[in-house]
Amino acid sequence: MLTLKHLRVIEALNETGSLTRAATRLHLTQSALSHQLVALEAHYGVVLFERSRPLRVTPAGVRLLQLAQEVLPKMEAARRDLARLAEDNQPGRLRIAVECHTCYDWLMPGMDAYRAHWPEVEMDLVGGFHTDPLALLAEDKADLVIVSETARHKGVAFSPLFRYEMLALMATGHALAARAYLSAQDFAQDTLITYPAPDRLLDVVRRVLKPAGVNPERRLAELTIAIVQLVASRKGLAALPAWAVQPFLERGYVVARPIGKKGLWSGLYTAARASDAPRAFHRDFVDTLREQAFMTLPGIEPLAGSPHPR
Amino acid sequence: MLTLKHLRVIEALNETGSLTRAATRLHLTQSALSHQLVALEAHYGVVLFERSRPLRVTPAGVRLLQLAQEVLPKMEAARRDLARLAEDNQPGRLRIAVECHTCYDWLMPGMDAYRAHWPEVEMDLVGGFHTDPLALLAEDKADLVIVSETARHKGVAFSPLFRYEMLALMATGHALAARAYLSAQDFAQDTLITYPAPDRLLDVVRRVLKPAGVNPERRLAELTIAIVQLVASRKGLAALPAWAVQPFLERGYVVARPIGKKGLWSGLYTAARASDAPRAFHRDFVDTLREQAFMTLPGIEPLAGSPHPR
DNA sequence: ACTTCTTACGAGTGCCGTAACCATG
DNA sequence: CATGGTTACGGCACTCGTAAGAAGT
Repeated sequence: MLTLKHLRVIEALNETGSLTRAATRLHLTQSALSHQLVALEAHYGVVLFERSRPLRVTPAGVRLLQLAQEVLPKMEAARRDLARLAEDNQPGRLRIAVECHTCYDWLMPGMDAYRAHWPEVEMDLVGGFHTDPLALLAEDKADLVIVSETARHKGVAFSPLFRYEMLALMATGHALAARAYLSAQDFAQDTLITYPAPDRLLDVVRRVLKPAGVNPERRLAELTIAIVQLVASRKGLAALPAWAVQPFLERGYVVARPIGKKGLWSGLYTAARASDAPRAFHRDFVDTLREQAFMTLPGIEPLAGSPHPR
Repeated sequence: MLTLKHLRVIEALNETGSLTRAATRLHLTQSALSHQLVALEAHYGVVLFERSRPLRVTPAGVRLLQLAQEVLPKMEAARRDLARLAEDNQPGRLRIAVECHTCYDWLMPGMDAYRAHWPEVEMDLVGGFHTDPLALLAEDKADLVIVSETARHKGVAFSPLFRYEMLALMATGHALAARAYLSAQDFAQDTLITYPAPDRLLDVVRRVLKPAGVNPERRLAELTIAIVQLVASRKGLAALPAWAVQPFLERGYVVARPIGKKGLWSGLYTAARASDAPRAFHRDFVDTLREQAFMTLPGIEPLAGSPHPR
């Protein structure tokens, strides 16, 4: 009784504040988490979380949380050291290419966390835009590419990172703000402000507007903040990841609405040469990115096929 | 993969130097340990122990050993803190009565280890000899008694500590040293040197000599070292726990032989009022004693009914 | 009233034990 | 040759998932 699994559960419960959210993050059902929590509490005769919304940790819960924070990192560190020993300390290299503008927001903290664990791995960012980023893998100009789709490609292995919602952004008091969600036609009368990227990388265009035959006036901006500024200045609409605009929404600069009844969700994946996949430092990079993303980005969800916690 | 169970296995393997001995200590079969070890090594692609006799840890094994020594004590500490929280920090008391002379040898280190974990528990030793030590429990003069048998007693709960072999001790070059083991008759011609305790507490007398109708001349000595000295001086034979005489055997002061073909094995148990058994600080005392005994006493074996590692 | 947690029940999996086989000293 | 480690196989226990019921906001 009292296993590492329990510590991971406690940690996830504390971070998410709900059995349901903790369960999706751990790739389990809320039922499984309920079982574990109830069993643990019964076994020691203590309450770990008050069942309010959000969950409140009790002193006993805090004690286990402290234990988790001491123990789990040590376990991970040992895992990495074993991997190093298994591969005879051969150093590794990671040349990373990024397709999407906003990705740098979470990529940088992820790389920082990774560097702390694998200082001997040489990391590099492959700059510039590329029409076919996957080709960089075959040409041996990159070892890992971050992409938004997983079209089968020979010799390329994809790993899911996370999925996120694209929100339609509009100025406060915009007429469309009355809607619960926006449909393709709602974009017709207004200017669409986007990054200067090809349409196939712009999810609103590719998956919503183009299928509906809607082709609004366009305007480009390089930076997220510039796009938000233009929207706030009533120059048009934009569609950006929920986690990228969260701070602006909180301060009331702009308003956001889902795109379509169920919202417009996109996924992010890493792609690597299949031959590189087995190396531990490589898998660990993806794991670190994923973990960091869930730590820092609000509202993101796990993607099917994510590996279970080790 | 890589669970606390694995860490306990690694620790036990390192301490015992063999799958078989580690298995008995963990209350598992050597098969189970083999499974775990093979699976762990396969999963990380490393060898943890060279399969020599005794087992030799590899660098990877050392790394996991280090992890175990960091993590397992933290887990235990958290368990204790949970127990304290569950019982609202009510302080406890342990008045301990000991039936056997030699027990102090391992009881003291055990109590020291326990005090480090439960400083708030007031420990006391109930001195003097008692015809019926179990009565001390009913009379509320002791909370825990260390005994060598588990005859059913109303309202008393027994917990197994360990079992050990009683060895016959004789001077170097003694005629009986030629035997592979001694039988009851072999004691007939020589003086038997014992502690000044009633016969029912002297296992050789109660279980070997008396059943065989052998009644040798007797001589008493208070201390283990005095008994050994008398034996070495050819004043007679003695029967003492293997772990108590180990150092004298190593230095060649005396010679030891098993008593009976299969050896004479005795067990030690704790007895407590059944109403006290559930308290965590109470159970933990017994666990600590057991653990310390296995750490320090050579040649002892687990007793049936010992609780599995938590 | 909706979400979130609990509980009952059934299925799958993974762990362990027995026993036979193999290695090591 | 004896002791100890590995492997094959089968059973059992445990954990998880589905689905229905209870509780909280």
